[in-house]
This record gives sequence, C-alpha cells and structure tokens, in this order.
Amino acid sequence: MKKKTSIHDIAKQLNVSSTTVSFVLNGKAEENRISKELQYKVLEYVKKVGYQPNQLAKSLRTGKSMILCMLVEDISDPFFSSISRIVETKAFEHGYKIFFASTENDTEKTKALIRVFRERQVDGYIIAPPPGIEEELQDLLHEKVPVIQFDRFLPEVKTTNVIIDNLGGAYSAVQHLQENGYQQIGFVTLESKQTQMQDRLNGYLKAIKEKKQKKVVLKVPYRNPNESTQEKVRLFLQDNPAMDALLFATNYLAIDGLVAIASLKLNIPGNIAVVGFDDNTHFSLFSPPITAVAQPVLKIAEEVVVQLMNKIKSSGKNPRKEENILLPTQLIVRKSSLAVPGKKLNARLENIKNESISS
Amino acid sequence: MKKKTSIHDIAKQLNVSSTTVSFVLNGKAEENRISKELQYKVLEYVKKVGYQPNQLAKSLRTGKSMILCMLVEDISDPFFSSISRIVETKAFEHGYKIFFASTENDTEKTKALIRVFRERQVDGYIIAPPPGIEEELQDLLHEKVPVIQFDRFLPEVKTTNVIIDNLGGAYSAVQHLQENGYQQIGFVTLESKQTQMQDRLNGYLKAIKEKKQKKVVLKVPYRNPNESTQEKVRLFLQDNPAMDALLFATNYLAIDGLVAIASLKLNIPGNIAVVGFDDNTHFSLFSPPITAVAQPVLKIAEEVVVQLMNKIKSSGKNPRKEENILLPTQLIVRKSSLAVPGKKLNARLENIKNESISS
DNA sequence: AATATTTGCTAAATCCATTTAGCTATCTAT
DNA sequence: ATAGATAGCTAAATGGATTTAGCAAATATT
Repeated sequence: MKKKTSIHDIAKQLNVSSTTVSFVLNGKAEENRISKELQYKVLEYVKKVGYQPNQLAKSLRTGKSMILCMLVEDISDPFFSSISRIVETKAFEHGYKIFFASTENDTEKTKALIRVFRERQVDGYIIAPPPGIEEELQDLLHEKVPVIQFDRFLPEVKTTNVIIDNLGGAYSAVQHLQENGYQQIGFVTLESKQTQMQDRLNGYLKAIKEKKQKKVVLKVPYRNPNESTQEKVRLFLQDNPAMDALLFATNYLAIDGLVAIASLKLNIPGNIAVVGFDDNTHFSLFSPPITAVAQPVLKIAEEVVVQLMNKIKSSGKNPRKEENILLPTQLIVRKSSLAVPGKKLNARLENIKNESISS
Repeated sequence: MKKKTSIHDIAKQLNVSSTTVSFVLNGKAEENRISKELQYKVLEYVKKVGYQPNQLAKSLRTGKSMILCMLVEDISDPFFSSISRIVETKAFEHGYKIFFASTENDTEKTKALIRVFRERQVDGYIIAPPPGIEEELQDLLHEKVPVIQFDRFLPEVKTTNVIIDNLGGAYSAVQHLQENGYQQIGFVTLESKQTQMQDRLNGYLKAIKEKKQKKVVLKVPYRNPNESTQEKVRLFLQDNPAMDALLFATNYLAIDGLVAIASLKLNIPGNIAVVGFDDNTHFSLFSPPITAVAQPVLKIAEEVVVQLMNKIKSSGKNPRKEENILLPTQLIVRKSSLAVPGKKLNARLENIKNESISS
C-alpha cells in the first residue's frame, strides 16, 4: 500500500501547522480565529487531493470510535436480520458504523465477543443477551459504556431495555383461538428461562386459566435439531388427541410444527388450528395462511437506536433512569386459526380414522 | 469512563519497559531474549489485572485494522443474511471482525459507504457491487486493498470473484420444465444489466432456443413496489394465455409471482408450473412446495473468506492472478414443476372459464 | 508612548501500542 | 588481558490525529 496523505502532509504543503488544518476540518476555525482566506485555502486543497482523515488516529485521540456493536442470536434469522438492517441504517445516519455478530445464544462465545469488542473501544452495545453474561454487562456499565438490551433482558443488569409485550401477545393469541371455539389449545415453546419465553408462557397460561381450559405445554430443548423437534410435535399431537389448536412460541418452532402437522396429513384449521409467535413474510403464502403475533420490527429498531443515542449523548451527565420500553404486538389473523363452522369436538380423531381407512 | 490500564501502566508496575511487555504479549519474547522468569511475571500480572491492549493504537501502529467490510444489497434478504452469517463466523476464526452494510443497490450510497470504510482502514472488502462503482473499486486496488466481488461482478474491475453458475442454473430449470411437458415457459426477471441477471436470462434463452419454444419474458423495473410487481405478473399471465410455466429470476420475484398466481385462483402446477431462482427455507412448506434453483450458500461464503484471506496473506508479494470462481447450482425439484398427467394445452384457459362459471 | 487587548497562528503534549537500534553486563576464546 | 559474542533488556521514534497553552504581531485604549 502506498502511504496515504496525512494531516501533516497537508500542513506542510500549505505551509501551515497541522493544528490549523485540524481546526478547519473540524469546524473549530472560527473559535480559534483562523482567517477566512486560510480556511478556504485549506478546504480547497483538502478537497483537491481527496484527503481522508485516519479514523483510527482520530478515535485513539478522542476516545470515541464511532462504532457500535450489535449482538443477536443469529443475524440470519429473519427477525434479527430485519431489525439489524434498520438499526444499521439509522445508526449510520448518526455517523455510527456497526459490528454485527451472532451469539448463537452461547454464553462463552458471547463473552469472547464482548471481550473483542471492548478491545476495539466500541462506543455502545445493542444486545439480545444469552443467559449468564450478567458480569460482562455489569463491567461495561461500570466503564460507563452505554448498553441497550432488546428482545429479552437480564433483569439483574440495570439497563434500558426495548422489549415487546410478550405476555399480552401470547394472551391475545390464545384468546383469539378461544373466541373461535377452540377448546384445548397447546403451547409449543423452548426450554428456556429467558424473559421473552417466560412471558409468552405466562400469557398463554393466563388465558388458559381464565377460561378454565386444560393446559397442554410442550417444551423443546434449546438447540434441538429440526427433525427431532418435528418428531416431538408429532408425538405431542398424538398424545393429546383432543388438542384442537397450537400456539408456537417462535418462528422456527412454527415452521417445524407445520412440517409435523403436514406429515400427519392433518388439516389446518379443520383438525388443528395454528398460530405462530413472530410473523413472517411468507406466512401469508402458506396454505392456509398462518395467523401470527407480529412484532413491531421497525419500532423496535428505531427505539433501540433512539435510546442508545440518548445514552451516548448524556454520557457523563447524570444519567436518566433506566426503563423498560414495552412495545405492543399485533395479532395478524389469517385462515389457520379461524372458526370451523360445525366443528365437532375431536374432529381430529375422526380425521385420523378416515385417513387410515382411505390409505 | 475511568481510564483503562495501558501497556505503560503494566510496565511501570513491574519495573520493566513497555517494550518488554509488548514483546512478551506478542510472542516475540524468545527472539528478543526475554528471560523465562520475566515472561512469566509479565503474563501473570497481565492476567491478574485483566489488561486488554487497545486495538486502535495497535492498528494505528501496524497498519492492520483486522476489520473487513461486507457490502451486500440488503442484509435482511435471506440469501445475503445467510451468507453474511457464515462469513462472519469464518472471518472471526481468522481474527477479523466485519462491518456489514446494505448498499440497496444504490451507486451513490455505496460510494459513500466505501469512503467511510476507507477512512477506517478496513483490511479487505467483500462486495456484491451495485452498478457504477468501478472507479471506487479500482482506487482500492491501487492502494493494494484486497477486494472480492461475489454474487455478481463488474467485469471492468479485475478482482477475484465468487459467483454461481447462473446460466447453467437457469438453463437446467427450463430444461426440467421442458422435460415435464411444459411448452410455453415464461421468464420473470428484473430490468438489470448486472452479470447475474444477464446470465440467468441467457440460460433461459439458451434452453428456449434449443427446443425452438417461444420466448416470453417479463422485465420488472428494479425498485418496483410489491403490489405493482404482482399486478405486472397478473397481466403477464393474462396476456399470454398459452403460457404454462414460469421461471422467476429472484427470490422476491417468485414471492410476488405466487401472490399474483394465487389471486388469479390458478392451480400450481395444473394451470401454471413454477420454478424460483434461489431457494428459500419456506419453499418446501408452500402448497404446493416450490421447485427452486438452490445456490450453494455455504460454499459461496467459505470461498469468499478463503479467497480474501489468501489475498490478505499474499498482499505485497507478487499477486496470484485473479480468477472467477464458478460454483454450481442445484435444482431442487418439488411439486410446483412436476408433469401434470394428461395435461391439455391451454389447461389454464379452461380453468379460467370454469372459474367464472362457478363463481 | 505605554499598556492592554485582539487577531492569527503554532509547538508540543497526548492517545497507546509496536519496533528499530543500541546499551550494558557477562561469558568465551585466544 | 583483550577482542568478540551473547544474553537481557530499554530508549526513543513512529503511526496520525486532537488539543492545550502560548507566542508574535496588529490593533485598541488611555
């Protein structure tokens, strides 16, 4: 690489000091009484040679890297990637670049990631935390580095959190199924103690208890392979023949669940109604289209950036108190959860019988 | 923020020079004859106080930022986000972090992005280029900064490119439809001169010409709103009543096309067969499942990283010659493109008649 | 005319690490 | 006894910016 021009090169060429050039380039010319002519001369020359200040040097001196870091479970997950996309754009408008990384919900991997980004003097963290990184986040807070948790949060760590109304979302989904005449609603979720999962479970339980229905819950281990999840859902359906509706706690659980339902040749919603948590661009194209609890992706992303920028600005000053920003979900009703007119109880049992006769 | 400990603080505490500490920490202790005891002492202390070297200072001095930048059209697109995910992981294994950014296929935005990342002394670029940034890439090459183009490429810029066999992929898709008895196969693509789009068109044309079939092409403008694309496909279907199959050139065109087909109440593949370019996790769940030309996402990502690492390593030495790495596609055959036994020509016309009677 | 103020600019310190060149003390060989 | 080699370490330069403190000349004030 040929050597790049530095501020000193500029200064030398113009027979001024690098201080002057720096003042001009950083809008501090007036307060330092640099004459208009000289300002003009510097700007002209800088433009002419296409000088670009070295941000590394700048950051080293100022202590601001103008870099944020965003840690999500998996940047290829549609939910996280669409949020990332918006966060990237918004942050860029504020002059910030972003390191994206996938935690895989792995505690050790995430600790390593945080270590690396701390070395890089990252100015702020946006994180959907895996369990067990309380200490690392606390360390960041001690160093007065702004941290926002989103999607889920570690309650022990006092940060501003941007989350959705998981409880309300699950509650409204179950309620919707109940209103459409479903009487035994199953809930397929993850074996996870994370806040968002707990809240979704609680929302489900609340609605079930209110109507005095039977609670039917399947918990799938976290890093379960797809086929195994599908098998578990299949068994779950077979073990609970009276179950006439299913609420899936995540996007990918819903996908696996749909595969399982398809493999049992069950009819949606005739034999089993389906609602997913977290909407998907393609749910409307499935047949039947799948009802889902939509998360306000745009709002989440915007809020995350707004909150982080606030923190960065007010850093050093007396910090405003931390708060949980709770955003509403929206139930998108599609065919998969509609009432089935004249539906008999145990429609599925009959279907299974018919299936075995016809096959 | 409380001041972090620097290498000088370490040195002072141990009553040695910072040179010594640096040697020990960078594995250069032996070649500089630092005694074993001192090495041990330094490492112990560093561990004890949890010292983390400032990467900014390190990068400033060494000229290596250990940061890559990956520019794709849209990081929330499933194709790009899954590649990004893998690239992120692989690059991390080599000690590199990545700035991801979305070009939106916008020339000016991309120029601005490149400018910003150059200021940051990024060590290498992975880019799915929008049109019109030949000069910027050339500038990077002049500065001996490694650049890899992928997915598509600007032929004027001599870089190593990782691309898939777009021509072969489209060709095999059409051939597959022909073998299943489809006689008038339409191609829905973008108004785009980019290499990947041109090659897909050429693959389509080649197969059509070989069988002397009628060429039926719909070109949708680039940033067309979804509804408008759907409307265009609807008209395309209505204007070509004898068309019995459709090949879509991209993922999102296929989605819009499926919406259009559904809105016309057409049966797949009875009235119209469908093949998409670029497979999607959900295509197998559509009804019917959608046949697609799958891109080797994992291979693309791996190859991109391997090639970039090679370039970074051999930087300065006589560069190996640039090459196009062409990866094969795979046709995933599903129900949407299967032969329809006893299918009459113009089955769709009849269907449309029946529809209007029954409704 | 002497002093105070303002204008216009710069020297040098600083951020934190790496790296070159070299210094001293000890040991070896003659 | 003396040159030469080696072991063990360090001073100082360097990378490229920002920023504090301050200098010299021009202008204003009394």
